[in-house]
Amino acid sequence: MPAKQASTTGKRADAQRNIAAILDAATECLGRDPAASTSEIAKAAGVGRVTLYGHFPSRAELLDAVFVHAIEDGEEALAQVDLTGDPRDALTQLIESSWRLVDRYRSLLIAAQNTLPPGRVRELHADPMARVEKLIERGRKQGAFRKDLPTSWLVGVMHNVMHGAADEITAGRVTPDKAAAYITTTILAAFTPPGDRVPD
Amino acid sequence: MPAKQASTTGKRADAQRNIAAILDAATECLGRDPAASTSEIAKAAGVGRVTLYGHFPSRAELLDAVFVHAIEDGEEALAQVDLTGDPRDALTQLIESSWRLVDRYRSLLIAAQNTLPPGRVRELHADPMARVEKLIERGRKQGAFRKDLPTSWLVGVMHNVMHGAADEITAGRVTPDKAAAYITTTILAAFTPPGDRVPD
DNA sequence: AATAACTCGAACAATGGTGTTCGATTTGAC
DNA sequence: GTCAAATCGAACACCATTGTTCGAGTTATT
Repeated sequence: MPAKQASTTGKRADAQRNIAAILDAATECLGRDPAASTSEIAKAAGVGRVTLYGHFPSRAELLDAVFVHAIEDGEEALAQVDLTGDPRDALTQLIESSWRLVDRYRSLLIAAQNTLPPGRVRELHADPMARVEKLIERGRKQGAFRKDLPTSWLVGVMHNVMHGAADEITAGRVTPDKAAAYITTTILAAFTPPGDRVPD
Repeated sequence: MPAKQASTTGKRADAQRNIAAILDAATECLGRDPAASTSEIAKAAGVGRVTLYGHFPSRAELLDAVFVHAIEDGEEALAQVDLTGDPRDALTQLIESSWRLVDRYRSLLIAAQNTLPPGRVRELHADPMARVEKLIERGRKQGAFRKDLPTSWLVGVMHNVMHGAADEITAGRVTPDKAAAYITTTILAAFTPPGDRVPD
């Protein structure tokens, strides 16, 4: 497993500072514009473009590092969610936390998909995805979620509805405060086993 | 309303033939690669790049014309669908037809979103969207679909689930023959009013 | 205070696309 | 058969971006 990140170990203090500044600036810039250039990012970091390339061999690898960072941040938040209770309640909680992350890192994801080698994004999503999968599997065994569709499909539906919500907000058709409720209501209904009553 | 298309009226026969060939080739190329270049398209059309620019002032306007074409083709197909019966049955039919179109024109849509001015894609989707909206509204009045979420949200969910399905196919996690059924099942459940039983 | 690490801007090459201009040639229309 | 319309490839200017090289200057570390 290659260490893609610019490892800060052994680097001088100012170098470490700059690497952090570049990562922060990149997160910010790419969060605004998925096509942000290295010049733009370097400027936002208060650093010369040469310095940026001194720490990250290419734009793609910088983006990879930023993405890894974002995933780690996300994992931290998601790890807080208690998934042990009623599957529907747990899913509600998980959606609420996930939604915040999707909303924050949406543009970054687009950048990653446009730049990183195919499969890399999914590879980095493995952990959060496994979390969702596990919950869905448990919900199915307990009869809370439907079993007539593949788990992977249900995971995908949740993913797509959340990202779709982000689009709706961008287009101004949904206000951010209502989004989470819409998503939850929609997903809970979609996951309900055939023959059961739709909740709420 | 500006006539964006290269109007064929008054043009010579060979010019009309070439315009058609360019549109066809563009549909094909952009359907394979949303970033297809004008050189690529011209070559595929069996035409010089200069000729292409002779008929379409810019890549963007060519793309617009192609997109308009695709929408017209889609409208033709969707107009065949009988939407008068039971709303759930009608929605199932509508999804099946829409899905075929989404599957066919997916890559083209991406190209359009990357190139056309913001809002233009939605503008061109107005007609097919109105069709879906109208059906949903009727379904709500008859108690077949839920009323606790905005119609525009439900339209968006349908849209996102279909495009998500296309991604799943691209990723090889879903086979094309099963996609329509998955989508229908998911959407019908998501649209079911709270308290009602999920169908099938 | 010595040294190696780091940073800087400016300049460069390479790439890959868009859109235009040229003059010569072919082809359709009437 | 005439003439305008349409075509062709080659060449051009243009622009933005990536990634590199240079040499001179600055800064952390010891």
